[in-house]
Amino acid sequence: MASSSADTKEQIITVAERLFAERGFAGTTLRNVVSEAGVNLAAVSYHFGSKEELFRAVVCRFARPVIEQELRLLSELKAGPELPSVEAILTVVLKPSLEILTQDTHLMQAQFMGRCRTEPKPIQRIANEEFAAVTEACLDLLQRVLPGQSRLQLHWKLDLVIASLIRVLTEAGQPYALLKSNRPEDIQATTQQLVQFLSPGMRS
Amino acid sequence: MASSSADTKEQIITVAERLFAERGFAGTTLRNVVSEAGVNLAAVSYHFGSKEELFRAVVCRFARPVIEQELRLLSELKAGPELPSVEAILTVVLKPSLEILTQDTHLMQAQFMGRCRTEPKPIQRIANEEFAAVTEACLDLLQRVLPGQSRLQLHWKLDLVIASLIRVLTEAGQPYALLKSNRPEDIQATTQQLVQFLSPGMRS
DNA sequence: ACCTAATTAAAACGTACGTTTGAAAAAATG
DNA sequence: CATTTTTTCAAACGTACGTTTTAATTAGGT
Repeated sequence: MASSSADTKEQIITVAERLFAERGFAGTTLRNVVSEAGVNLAAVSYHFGSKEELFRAVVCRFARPVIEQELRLLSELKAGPELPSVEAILTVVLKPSLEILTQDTHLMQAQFMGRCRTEPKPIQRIANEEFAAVTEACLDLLQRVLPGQSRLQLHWKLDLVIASLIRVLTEAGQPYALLKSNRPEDIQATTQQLVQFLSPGMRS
Repeated sequence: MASSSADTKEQIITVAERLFAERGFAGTTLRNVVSEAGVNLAAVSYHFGSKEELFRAVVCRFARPVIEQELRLLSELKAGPELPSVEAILTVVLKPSLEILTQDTHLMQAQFMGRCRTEPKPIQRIANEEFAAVTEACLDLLQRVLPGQSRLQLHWKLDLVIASLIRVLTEAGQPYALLKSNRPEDIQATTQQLVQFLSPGMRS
């Protein structure tokens, strides 16, 4: 195995990520993917086994660095000398996802993330399993900072924070959207506005 | 034409609404629809012309009463003796959509509404066109109440309010969800919690 | 009751889907 | 360099899609 095999695999994942993001799981055909990726149809079966396993591969590639960074930042907050602010926690949840855009030239990973939440349950689970650790760690921290609220209440509030994040990412670049581009200053401004919009509600 | 024809049409729309909500446009097949509706496959072409026109018919049937109620409530707020509160405006945006559930025995229309925002753009437009009037009327009112913020800023904030509403509707009934059932008292409580969660952020 | 139009029904249309096959090509191994 | 393994490719697999066709059936108007 050398660069050739690895290139084919990565090419397929890259194109699949964009098409899944734009058209969803059912709306994307493997023939669309291999056509745009410039590889043979059978390469998908050979490298991934099935369409569903390809979806899982896309999830894993884009989610892993985000998750790692979020868990690291959360444990830093946790280990700090004093209780963090709600704003600090939300920033940890929002910024890594928004920042990943600065590393790429496209917003596809973000839109793909939004897709994961509206796919049929079996597909949705693939992504949920990956992000479960972040959700739990975040809830643990929130419960310490806001002891007056039940975990259930914090759960649906955090869920709406994620929903807002995903909506911002999905609509990024549209004329009326909050996030205008993936330039660092736009990312920073968007993070700040989102945190300001959502933090007061977190406190109830 | 009599009850027979009308029944077939309504049956198809009812089943299509649920399946579109659960599986999306591409993930739903007309054969699934007619099978569950207990009608012949050709009835879809006969009554609607195409799958896309069936989608439009579903949008129109469920959206019309919601839109009418929202526009009526908004114009009442507008005509009132004094400026309404942010909470009152958000309640108008959220409650009719949440309340429609009390009229039905299922949450399908709500989940369908969520689907409309994640479908490919051509499908999405069908729903956006229907709701455009509500969005504009609501922004007009918000701009009067919060003159310190630009229309663009209010636009993305209102968009996140809708995103939260849809997320609540989509996840309704799940174990950790905010909306537990479509009983009137749950609707009322959910509306109140959502308004409380979102209103502070609207004020910036 | 008859005729006309509206509706339902069964079957087939052509196309595209995800997946598999088996042989050719390329890369790695000794 | 021969050989074994990995990877690519063209073609075909069976299945299911949205839509159309043609005929049977049903309901309404006179």
